Amino acid sequence: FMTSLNLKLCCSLAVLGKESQKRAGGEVEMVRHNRDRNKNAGLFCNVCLCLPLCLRWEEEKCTDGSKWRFLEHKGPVFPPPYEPLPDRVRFYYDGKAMKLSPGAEEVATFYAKMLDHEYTTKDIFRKNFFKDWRKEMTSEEKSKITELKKCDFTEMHEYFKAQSEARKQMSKEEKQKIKEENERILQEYGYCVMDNHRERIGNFRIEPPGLFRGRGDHPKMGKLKRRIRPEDIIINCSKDSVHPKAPPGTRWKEVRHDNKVTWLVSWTENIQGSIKYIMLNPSSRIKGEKDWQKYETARRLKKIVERIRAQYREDWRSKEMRIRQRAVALYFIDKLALRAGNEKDEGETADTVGCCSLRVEHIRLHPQMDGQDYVVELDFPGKDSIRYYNKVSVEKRVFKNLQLFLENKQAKDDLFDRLNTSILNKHLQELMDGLTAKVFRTYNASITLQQQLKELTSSDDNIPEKILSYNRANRAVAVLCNHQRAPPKTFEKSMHNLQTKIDEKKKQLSAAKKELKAAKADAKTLRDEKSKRAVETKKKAVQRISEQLMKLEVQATDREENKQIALGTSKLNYLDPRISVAWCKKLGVPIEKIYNKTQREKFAWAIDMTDEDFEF
DNA sequence: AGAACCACTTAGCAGATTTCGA
DNA sequence: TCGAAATCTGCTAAGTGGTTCT
Repeated sequence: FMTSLNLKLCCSLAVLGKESQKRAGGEVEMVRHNRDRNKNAGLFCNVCLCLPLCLRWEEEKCTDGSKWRFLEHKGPVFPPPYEPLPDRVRFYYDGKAMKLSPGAEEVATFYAKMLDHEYTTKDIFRKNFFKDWRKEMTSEEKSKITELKKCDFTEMHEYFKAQSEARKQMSKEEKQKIKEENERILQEYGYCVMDNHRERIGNFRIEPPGLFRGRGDHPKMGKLKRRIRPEDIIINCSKDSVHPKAPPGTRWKEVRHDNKVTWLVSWTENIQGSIKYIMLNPSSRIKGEKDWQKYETARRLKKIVERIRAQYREDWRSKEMRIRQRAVALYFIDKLALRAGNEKDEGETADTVGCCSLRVEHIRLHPQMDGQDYVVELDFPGKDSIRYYNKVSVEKRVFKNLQLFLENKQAKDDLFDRLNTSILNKHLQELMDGLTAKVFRTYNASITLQQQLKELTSSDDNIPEKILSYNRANRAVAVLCNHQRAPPKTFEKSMHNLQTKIDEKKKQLSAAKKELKAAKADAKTLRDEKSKRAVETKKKAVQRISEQLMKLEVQATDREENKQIALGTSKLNYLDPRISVAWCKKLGVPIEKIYNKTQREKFAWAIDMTDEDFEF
């Protein structure tokens, strides 16, 4: 099928000029447009759904580790420069108005904007902010402003509130104009050419300066996240592309041509000293292929998971402590879908843990509890400081091992003192090529969805019922992976509103039923065409209303069950989209009911290649 | 072996946009 | 047609895991 028949230029490359086309591929390639032909051979171009030319280079790509041959882009978009406050908006220190230097003023505005937030009341936040703010002050300012609690930012705060209010009140035309300008920027900076495709970039805007807010109890909250200058930026593109220009009067830190990586732009951030990247959108070929590969690895695990389970159960009896610990940790990762738990720099980040970094204080053992034997109670802050809390009954051997691991240890000691993620992953690598701890999460999430869908849906259900079942299956996975969210602020109210609607609908229904009864009685006595038709109309009305009622009730159940559970993360990152696509096809549910536009773009590969009998 | 570095995926939230229902 | 609610999108922090340096 690789025969390149005439037809059309691959996707929007056609809109580029002749020069760019030449740079992009040397010759203009023609490809055949046919979506149905190959099921598993490769990904489709996400823009036009022609076959991707990159397929042709697959072998080459695999061997030398290069990720692309040609890459051209316009570089990042910088946030607008700081606009000093009008003179009427004043800052007060110790009750006296004080004009700040632009540098100090800018940092002050970051704080002023956050005044409504709870974290400006936190000691660490205030301390970090004040320390970094002072660094931006002139020496006079520094000598005057010595205490944060004497600073009065309220005028500034009011000013920004008024500004955002004004923005909301803008006329339709003004809003339209802004929208158009954004669209122009998107078209210019939001796309790149990678090999023969015009691809959407994920985050092409440089992060604006501000005050850092980590999640949970972060020791660095409130620190100044500094403004990124062109001199901080490394550009990555191909040698034969037109390099992006640095803004007038500036230069890039570096322009490099590294096709072993996928990023276009990088810079070093000043809070943790880590590197930030501009990369492609999930709809891009390079992300899609990686995603596909991830699920293929999880499917390979499926084939051998029973063997691995047998082995780690065996290892619970090992005479070596390190092997027992490894086996118990792996059991947790497999059974509870815990994350690996890399070590973190103490004092640099919030105190959170995963499996390998669990400490004594995070676990409690109950030989008996709630009528169950060998109950393990886990309670720890996980990623993003989201609490993981679970009570689970385990095998006796696991329990005994845990007791052993806990012996002679203090609360702050590591539960698995002979284990870390690197040791664990080395072991996993020996069991299967590409196997790491996180593959278990992907595998268990996807297999759970597939099982739950099978269990919960029946082809006799109507579409809303099927969707409820899908959401429930999705929810089972989200619960497994501990994907939580704060209950929406309007939750109680909107639940109440929905209940009111349901009650009204019920009344409507009984009224309609009454009318139907009356109509039937009429028809029986009158026996004419007109009254017969009336019966039919009333029947339809009853049917319609009861359908509406059911839909509302389904909605209420769904929403109640979803109060504190976030479905998005698992849908986007853990569930093989082919399971959902196959389910939709099999049960006649339009894919749009399951995936919105962005999600359909991300999963274009799966939507195209999957038929209804796909099995994970 | 362990630390440091790097690249990439996964995560929840806030604000923007769209949809819904009176 | 309007305001509220629902949904989506962008943002960027926080993980995982590989490689390189010491």
